[in-house]
This record gives sequence, structure tokens and C-alpha cells, in this order.
Amino acid sequence: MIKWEELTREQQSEVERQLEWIRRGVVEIVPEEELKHKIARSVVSGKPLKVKLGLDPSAPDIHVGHTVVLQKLRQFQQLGHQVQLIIGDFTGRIGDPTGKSETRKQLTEEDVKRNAETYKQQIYKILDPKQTEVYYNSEWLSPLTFADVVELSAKLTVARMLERDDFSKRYAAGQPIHIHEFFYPLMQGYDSVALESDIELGGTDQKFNLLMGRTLQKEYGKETQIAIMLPLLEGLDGVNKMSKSLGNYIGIDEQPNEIYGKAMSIPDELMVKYYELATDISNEELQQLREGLASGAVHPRDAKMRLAGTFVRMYHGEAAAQEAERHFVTVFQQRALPDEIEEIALPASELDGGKIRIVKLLVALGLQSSNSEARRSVQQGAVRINEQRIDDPNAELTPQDGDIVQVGKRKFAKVKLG
RNA sequence: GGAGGCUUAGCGAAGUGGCCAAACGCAGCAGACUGUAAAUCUGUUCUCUUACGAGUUCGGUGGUUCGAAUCCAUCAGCCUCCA
Repeated sequence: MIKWEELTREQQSEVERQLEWIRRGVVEIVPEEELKHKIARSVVSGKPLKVKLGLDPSAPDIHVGHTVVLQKLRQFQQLGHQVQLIIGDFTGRIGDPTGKSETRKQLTEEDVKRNAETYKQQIYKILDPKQTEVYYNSEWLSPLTFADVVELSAKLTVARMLERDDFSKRYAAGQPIHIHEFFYPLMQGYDSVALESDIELGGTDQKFNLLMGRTLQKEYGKETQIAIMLPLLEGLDGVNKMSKSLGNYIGIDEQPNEIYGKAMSIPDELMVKYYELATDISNEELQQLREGLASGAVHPRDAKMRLAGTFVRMYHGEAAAQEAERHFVTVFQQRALPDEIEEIALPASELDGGKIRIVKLLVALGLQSSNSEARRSVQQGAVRINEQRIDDPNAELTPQDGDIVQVGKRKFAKVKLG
């Protein structure tokens, strides 16, 4: 055990510097004192700490909500530490036998491999591959025998398991808890045993699982890991946690215009939180922004446009960010036509003597999914052709090559006869 | 092994023989306004039909009835309790 007093002044200040970075934006560090020890030892020995993050292999699209944790990992890398990414392929492959086939599909080995590749490609937009190790947890979970599993499960009691928030709530509410669900935290904790992780990151909802790693490491005679909890980022609706299934997310692989537009639709109140947790802007800039918004010196719209631009820059580069901003200003602020409009072929078979009814046209171009929907849009004044509003659902038109058809603010098509 | 309950549109949730294409909330879409695809307000949200109107929906199937989301039978899935 390293004694604080035995560190040189430089070493002490390095430990403090690292701690300050690590604390930024986190909700809780358990236990913080132990973290200090680990960092001190790392500083003295020059050996990086192993920082673990588990990934679910079934949903390979990374969104801004995930990046909260990834940004923190990136900071650890910048402090010289090593990241351990774990692809939870074992969990993914056994699937979830509770009968809800759509919630957790059983993945084949190829699925897992492919998803893992997608993950890496996306994650390395944030993390440095040289300081990242990738593991598959089937590597150590598959070889376990039933006896091993019994031994593992014997280390915990049911009462202990029921301490987990969602278990206790469901138990109290009389909702079912399947036995295998108890194994998920055990498996995740066992990952930490196998990899001898020093630190594990997760959202606040992962607290129980993160602490399970500590418990199991102790049981198996290993050094215990530190649990670091990060806040959950609300999605575009401003209420629910960002998630793909709720559709309130910004995916980091999305098109620049999409990222920009989605960012513009987050509620004003969440802007600062997004800046703090999901962007790489400095503390000083963050502070200025806070004050500016509070005093009214910074216009919320401008702050949000900058946020949107920052996201696009982080994932697509500076040029794309500027281009996305220009598109946004043109289409949404000035309500003008975008520079580029997708050409969509209109088969001659759709035309009757060169004519077509407006409702049919919208469906034929794929701008609306049914005649009824198209009719409603027309009646609501959402449809324009060559910037001329069409409000008669029975209107008959003679489309020309290059006609611009527009539904609402976001859907455009350029007609191509053929 | 036994008893009971549940299954309604994208989600949540009303409806228990005709007035039900089905209340309401959320989400979505559109319009107005604006500071933005924020907020707010309004409209709208099964399909086909130029209109009138028509067709298919309430876990599956088969019945009862002039008429069923609503009653009966049966199958499936989900849940609770007792043993």
C-alpha cells in the first residue's frame, strides 16, 4: 500500500489533477478514497489503470446517450490509462428466454462479430484504439461448468440480489422476476474478476451491477474495482432516458443534417447538460456558456446551433458541420428549398395521359405512405409543388421533369419522369 | 397439481350486445406563431373512394344473434395466488 506522504510533490499534484478530471460530471465514485490509492500507485509505477466498460452486442448503434460514458473513457485515456471494452456476446447468445422474442433476440456468432465491428468503427470516433482492448466475455464464461456456476451463485444471497432497485420494485409489485435475471449481474461482475479491472464505468442505473463486480472480485481474492456512475442523458423528448427503442436519440452514425436537426429539437433546458456530458468542450467554455445563458447575453437559439454544430463536427468533421448549419438555416429558418433535393423517378405507368392526381403523386414519390395520409396532408396545407401550395385533394396535375414536390418542412422530392 | 385474472389502433388505457373506426393520455404528422425540428396554440392520426359512401380492425379460430370489441366454446400467450 502506497502512503500519500511518500509521494513527491509532483506525484501528488499529478494524482490531484487526474482526480479532478475524473470527477468531472460524474454522479458518484465508490469508494473515492480507494480510487485515489489506485491512481497514486499508477503514478508511481507508471502502470496504467484498467478501466472497463461492458457493451450489449444486440444494439450496435451508438447514440449520444452512450457517449456520456465514452467521453469519460476518453478522458481516462488522455490521462494515460487503458480501456477494456467487453462485448457481452455470451449474454447475447443465450438470449433472454422470457418469451419476448423481440426484446432480446438470440444472436448468432456472425451477428455478434458483425455488431462488434460496427461498435468498434463507431467507438473509435471517440476512443483511441491504441489504448483500447476489446474482449468477448464468452471467452471466460463459456468454459464455466454448471458446478462453477453454482459456486458463483452461492456467493450471493437472494436478499442481496433483491437490493437491486428494479428487482425489489418488481418483487414488491408482484411482477415476475426470472431466475436467470439474477445471472446477468453475476456475469457482468465475473467479467471484472476475469479481467482484473481497476475501474468500471456505467450509468447510475448500473450501480448495482458495478458494485457486484467489487463483491465478486473480493470473493475471488482479487483487488476490488472502483465503480464510477455517470448521469443518464435524457433524450430528445427531454423526459425519458435516451434510447433507441423510444426513438428519442441522436445516433452518432447518422447523416450530418439529421444530427444537426435532432440536436436543434432538444428542449432548451437540456442544452447545458448535453454540452457538459456529451461534447468535448472545455470547462472554461462550459462555464462561459452557463453564465451567458443565465444573463441573457447568449441567445438560446445560437447556443443550440453551436451544440448541433459541435455534434456534427465530432462525428463528421468541421466541413460537414458548416454544411449542416447552412442547410438548417436555409430549410428551417428561411423556409427555402434545400440545395440538394433527391431525384425520385415517377414511372410513366402512374400517369394517365400525362396527368396524375395529387394524392397519387405523393404516394408514388414515396413522400406519403397511403392515399389517406396524402389526402390529409393536402387538406392541412402541407403540400407544395414548385413552392406553390396545393390545397385541393382532388387536384389533377401534369408533372414535369424537375418539379419540386414538398410535404411539410422536411420532405422533398424532385420529379424525374420515366 | 389447483383457483383466478389479463390480451383493444405506434405505446398506455377506456369501452362489457346496436349511438364503436372505437373515449382519453402520450408519441407521431401538419398548420399558426416564433428564437429552432425549443415552448405555446390549433388541427389531425386504419384503408379505399373526387364526393356520396364502402371495406377490414379490438390475441387466433369457430359459434350464438337481425346485429359482437362486447355473449359462448376452443386454442395460444402473459400474470397472480394456493399446493
